[in-house]
Amino acid sequence: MASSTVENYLKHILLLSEGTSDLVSMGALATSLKVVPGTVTTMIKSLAVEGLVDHRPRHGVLLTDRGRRAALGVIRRHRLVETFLVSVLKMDWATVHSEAEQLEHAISDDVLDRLDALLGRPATDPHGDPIPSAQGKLHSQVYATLATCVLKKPVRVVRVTDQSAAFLQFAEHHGLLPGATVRVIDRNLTAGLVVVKTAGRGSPAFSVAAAGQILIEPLR
Amino acid sequence: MASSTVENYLKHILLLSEGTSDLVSMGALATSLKVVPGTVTTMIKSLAVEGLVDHRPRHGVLLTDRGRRAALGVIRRHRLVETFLVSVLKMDWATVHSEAEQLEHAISDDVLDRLDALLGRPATDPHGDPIPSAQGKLHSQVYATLATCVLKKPVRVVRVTDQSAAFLQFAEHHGLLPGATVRVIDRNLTAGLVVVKTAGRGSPAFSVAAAGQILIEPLR
DNA sequence: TCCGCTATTTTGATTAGTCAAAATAAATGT
DNA sequence: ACATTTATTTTGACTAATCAAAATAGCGGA
Repeated sequence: MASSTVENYLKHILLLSEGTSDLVSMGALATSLKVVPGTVTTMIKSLAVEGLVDHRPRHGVLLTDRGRRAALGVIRRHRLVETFLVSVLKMDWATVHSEAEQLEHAISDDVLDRLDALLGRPATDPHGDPIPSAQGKLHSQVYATLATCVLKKPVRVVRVTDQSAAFLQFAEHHGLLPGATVRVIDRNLTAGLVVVKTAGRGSPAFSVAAAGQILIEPLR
Repeated sequence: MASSTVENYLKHILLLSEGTSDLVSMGALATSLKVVPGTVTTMIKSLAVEGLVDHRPRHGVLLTDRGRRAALGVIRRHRLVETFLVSVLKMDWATVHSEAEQLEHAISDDVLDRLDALLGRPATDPHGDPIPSAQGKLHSQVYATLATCVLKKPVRVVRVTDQSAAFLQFAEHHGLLPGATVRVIDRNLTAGLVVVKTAGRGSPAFSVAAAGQILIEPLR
């Protein structure tokens, strides 16, 4: 019964706390939800009363078990919807994120499960982001990135974590889709530049920050 | 940019004004939206300021052209979603109405058009309700019903206008789906009863009111 | 330790949507 | 034509979500 506003707060808290074990700050949450910090404080206090988050005043927030379960549900809906839009409706992977943003709040468990079955119960969405199970299990592995992997050796792209349409279009244009095999041919930390060799289409160069958004695994 | 609340008001006004040429009363709208009449008056006044409806105080309301276009868009989304849920996800036609009620407010034009193409640009939804075109054209014909058609002669079911899950389940159980061929074998206006012969499964009896919900066309 | 910067919280106000209950207008019947 | 019933509108109040701006707390540096 959580409103879509509440669902969004929970989702963003979970996504921001991914990786790090620290609390999520009000400021970070405000930026990512595009509201002012005061609004976040007010809302978080009420989520704490609902038992969805644990609020440590002046320090940050973290999800309770209930809050985490709810957040994983939203993320599951989001990622399955994205997968549907790309696999069935043949939409561009760069645009499905914002579409899914709306649909994730409107889809029932029944519809979701049928969608999941139709798609063959996929483990990841088109960007390589893992899809939480219906039971709320999420196996997110820690991967190397194009900013950290060994030079010259071929690696496989497994996930692109930047969701912005511009970045995804750029990545797609250079064949940097999950599953693609690529090699980092040069990396200059001083200049902050990474040059990659992809199948065909030239040798795109990235900033180190951008390269860090492309997760890879060594080729067997 | 209309909120889902506004979309619902417009949709209900259009559905209530279907057939009749009179204004839609505040009371009827309040009942069908499940809010109190005072709320409807307040809301209608603000929709009138927005130019979506024409409010005749103390008499009723009707859609402006803009309001009608918006309402048809909502109905198009609703009916295409229902069709998708039944045709692709194999959901029960009795349950899709309430699912579509949520999704109709969350689906973009792009997604909708792809869904429409996937379904082969259907003219009606699973209940036989006509789907407005993307340009806002709706060809709703006037049909006879099981309460008014000739006795004994075979007729084809084209549309079931009652959306309640209970009624739809009953209709389905007796094979009264759009496309089915049936005959009215007895109609007693005094008792208010209609008895129908369907393919196979017995001879269900309806109230005249219920029979009026099943639209038919004579068999060529 | 104290000063100042920065993040957070508070306060007061606003908008959308709703209800309960009182006031008012229209329609109906005799 | 007038009183009564019924529908509509108004009024006042409430909740969820937000913002702007003021108040406050925590932290790092001298």
